[in-house]
Amino acid sequence: MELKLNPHLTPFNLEHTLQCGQVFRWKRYNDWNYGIVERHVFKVKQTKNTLEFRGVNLDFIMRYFRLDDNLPKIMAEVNRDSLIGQAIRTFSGLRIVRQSPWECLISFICATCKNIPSIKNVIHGLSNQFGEKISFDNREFHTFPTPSALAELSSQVLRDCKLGFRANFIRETAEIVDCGKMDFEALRDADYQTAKEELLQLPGVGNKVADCVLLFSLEKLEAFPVDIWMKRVFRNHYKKCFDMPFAKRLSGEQSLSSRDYDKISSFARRYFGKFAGYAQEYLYYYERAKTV
DNA sequence: CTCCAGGAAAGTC
DNA sequence: GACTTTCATGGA
Repeated sequence: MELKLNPHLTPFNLEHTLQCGQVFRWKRYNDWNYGIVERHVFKVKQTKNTLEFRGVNLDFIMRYFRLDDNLPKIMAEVNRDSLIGQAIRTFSGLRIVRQSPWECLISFICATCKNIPSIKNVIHGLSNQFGEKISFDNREFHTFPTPSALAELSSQVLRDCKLGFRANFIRETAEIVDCGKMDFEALRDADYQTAKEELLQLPGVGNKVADCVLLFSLEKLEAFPVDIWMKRVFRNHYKKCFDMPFAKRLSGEQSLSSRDYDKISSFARRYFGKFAGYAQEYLYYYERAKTV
C-alpha cells in the first residue's frame, strides 16, 4: 500500500519522526523501517512525497503517525521566535507519534538517567525476553511485555536486564497497571492536569516521565517535558524570559527541582500555546543534533 | 579512568 | 516547602 502526501497540506518526514528520540523500538533493514505496535508488525519507507507501507492498513498509518494533525497550522502556532523557527525549518515534517500508553510509560521510566542507545538496549532486552514472538517478512519481532508479564518478575531478574535502580519502579508500576488500577482510557479523556496527577502516583514517575507519557501516548499535546537537554535550551536561549535568580539557577549544574521544572514547563505552555509539546520535540531534537 | 545520560525518591534543614 | 544526596550502569 502507499499514500501520496501533499507536502503543503500534510508534510511528513519519516526519518525525523523515527530518529528524534520519541520511539525506541524501530529497526531498519535495507531501506525499510520495521515497527511493532501492540501486536501489529509493519514496515514503512518514504521516498519524497510517497509513504509506502506493509502489514497494516491506511487507517492505522494515519493514526499512528498522527497524519490527522494539521501540522502547518500547529507549526504556525508554535513558531514564536527565531530559534524554534530554525528548528521547524531544519526538521520540517517531524510528527509526534501515537504510542501505546503502557509501552510508553515503561520506556520512559527506563529512560531516567540513560542515554538513548542504552534505553534502546534495555527496551529491546525486555521485549526479546518477556514479549511474544511474532514473525514478519522472515524476521522475528517481539511484542512489548504485558503488565502481568513484568509484574511477576523478581527485582533481581529485572536488574539483570540492566535496569539498575529502576528495577523496583518497573515491577511496582507493572503490578499497579496489572491490577487495573490505572485506566489509560480515562486519562486520555481527562484534562492535562488531572491526567498528570494520576500518573504521578506511580513509582518511578515524576514530572518529566509523566509529561512524556501524556505527550506521546495520551493526546496531551500541551505537555512539555523538560530534561537535561531542554534545560540547556532554556539556559542558552530563554534566560531573559525569567527573573534574575532563576536565570542564575539555569546556569548552575544542579538537577532541576520540581519547582524549577514547573516554572519552565508552565512558561513553555503559555509561550508556545496548546501545541507546546510539538515545540518541545523540535527544540529537543535540534539541541541534540548540534552535539552529534 | 572519568564523565554523562530524555530523573525520581528519600533525606535534610 | 525548598534544596541536596542517593540510586546503578552502559557508553563515550
